[in-house]
Formats: sequence, C-alpha cells, structure tokens
Amino acid sequence: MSESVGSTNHLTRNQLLVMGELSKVDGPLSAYEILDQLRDHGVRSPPQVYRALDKLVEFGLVHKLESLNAFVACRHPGGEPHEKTAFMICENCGQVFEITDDSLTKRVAALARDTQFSLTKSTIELRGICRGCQAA
Amino acid sequence: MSESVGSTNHLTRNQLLVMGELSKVDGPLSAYEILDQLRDHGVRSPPQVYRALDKLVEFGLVHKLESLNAFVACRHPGGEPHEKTAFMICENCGQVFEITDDSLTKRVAALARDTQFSLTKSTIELRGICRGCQAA
DNA sequence: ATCCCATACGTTATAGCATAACACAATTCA
DNA sequence: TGAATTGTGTTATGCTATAACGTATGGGAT
Ligand SMILES: [Zn+2]
Ligand SMILES: [Zn+2]
Ligand SMILES: [Zn+2]
Ligand SMILES: [Zn+2]
Repeated sequence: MSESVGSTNHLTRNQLLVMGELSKVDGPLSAYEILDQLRDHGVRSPPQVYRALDKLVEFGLVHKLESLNAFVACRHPGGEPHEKTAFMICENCGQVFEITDDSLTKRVAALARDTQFSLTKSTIELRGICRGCQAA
Repeated sequence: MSESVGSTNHLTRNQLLVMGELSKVDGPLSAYEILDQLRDHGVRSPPQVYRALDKLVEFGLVHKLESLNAFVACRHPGGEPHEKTAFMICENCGQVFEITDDSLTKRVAALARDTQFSLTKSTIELRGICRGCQAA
C-alpha cells in the first residue's frame, strides 16, 4: 500500500505532539511557544520542534506564516494538499483566516506563466482588521 | 512647502548609507549584510541599520521580503508609494522581480472587501525559478 | 537667542527565531 | 542479518530583531 498523498497517518510521537498543540489553539504559534507547551511531555530542544514542524508543513498539515514567523494548523475544509492558500491575519485579535480563492490562485498562476516564471510556492499574507474587530 | 508623499529628500546620514547599499546591488540584503558593508562608514550596531530600514520602508523606498528576512530597494518604475506589490524570487539565482499587476491587486482587494476585512498591507511573494535560470 | 519638542543617534544588552553537527535508536526492506 | 533511511536527543551556535538608556541635533515658537 503506497501512500498517496497525505501521510496523515503514522505521524511520529513528536509530530503528533506538535500537531496537537497547533490544533487546540485558534491562532498561530511560534516554534518556541510550542516548545514551552511541550516541555512537560519530554520535548526539550528547538530542533525537536522544528523537525516536527518541517515534516508537518511538508505533509500539508501545517502552514508557516512568513510575516509572523509562526505556524498554524491547516484549516482547509477538504484535506487535499494546497500550496496556494492565502491568509488574512487580523492585527487586532491575532486570528488567522485561511482562504482558498480560486480566481486569486488563477491570477497568480497566470502571472507566473506570463513571465515564464516556474512557480514553486506562493506566499500570500494579508494584514488588516477582521470583521469581528471592526465593531470596536 | 509641505512634503507631499515621497520624502525622498532629506534622508538622514544613516538612511542614505543604507539606501546606498541596497541600491547598488541587484538582489536583497539582510540587515546584517548591510551592517557589515557599512562598518567602515561608522555604522556599528544593528539598531542603526534597523532604524534606517524602518524609515525607508515607511517612505516606500525599500520593501521587506518576509519569506527571506531581507530587504530590497524598490524598483517600481513610477515612484508612487505602493503597498500592493508582488515579488517573484528566484530560488536559483536569488534575483527578485518586483511586479505590480493591477488585476492581482484588484483581486486581493475584492477578496478583502467580500469578507469585510479591512486591509492594511498585503504580502505576496512567489518562489520559483526565473526565466533566465530555466535554460540551465 | 532661548526654550521646547520631536526626531535621530550611538551603545549595550537581550530577546526571539532557526540550524549545524554529532551520536544513538528505531524502522524498513532486501 | 545487514544496510539504508528516518527519527531522536543534545549541545552549541548563528542569524534576526528589539528594549532601554542617554545624548545630540534641528526646527519651530516666544
Ligand atoms: Zn491549509
Ligand atoms: Zn480581529
Ligand atoms: Zn516598490
Ligand atoms: Zn534565476
């Protein structure tokens, strides 16, 4: 039985621990915040966390937010891998909204094609104030 | 005479030095690379460089590349301030292409509007292999 | 000119993010 | 069983960025 895509199964112990922390919070966490949460569970050093994060990102279960130097669990409804997500990050409440907008994705792809740029990964992070925080 | 927009004039000494370094290279530089270049000119500590960079970014003369933790001089043809640029970063040669695509900008704005997200700044960084490097 | 205020400066120290390198353990598969 | 791969734990280190302090400088306003 060859793995098709997700490899969601058979996560290692450290990967499960890190995934657990990211899953149980709403927003992003830095690697060191995760580390602090996991000291009681035997995780003691940055490399342990970063290695788990690297794999989780590779599996598509976690995304890195470059503008925040932090990581967030994938909230994509489906479950298919998708490199083409965009994020809206509220600068007031810290919430992160993961959105997959097809026409945005297509526009980016078209832009790359037009300039003959072979696209590997796209980072799209929008900063602002979310709807909920606008009330205040 | 009130400054309208650019404030390109009256840059301070440190701002000029940092801008000079960024202008004379083709690609991005990290703050510490800039610092190393400027030690001979009396710049000795990170805060000096970061403070200059902050201002230059504020003036729109420099952009920060979040996915690289580095800074690049604005190559926008016009000269108007523009928060809405996208970057293509070649993972082979390191070149950075600053592009302003109106329909991409519009798509992002529409996305924000639709979700009632009040957009402050958008970070769009595309990674891949540039046209030139594709030959190899 | 003098005072005030805002901005910039220089410096030291420290915080926060990430990886190199090494030795060892567990797993997979031939 | 043995080899190759992947994961682990640890120490040390490097890179990125800011806090906090005191001083200097320059442009109004009086
Ligand atoms: Zn996702
Ligand atoms: Zn919010
Ligand atoms: Zn620009
Ligand atoms: Zn290239």
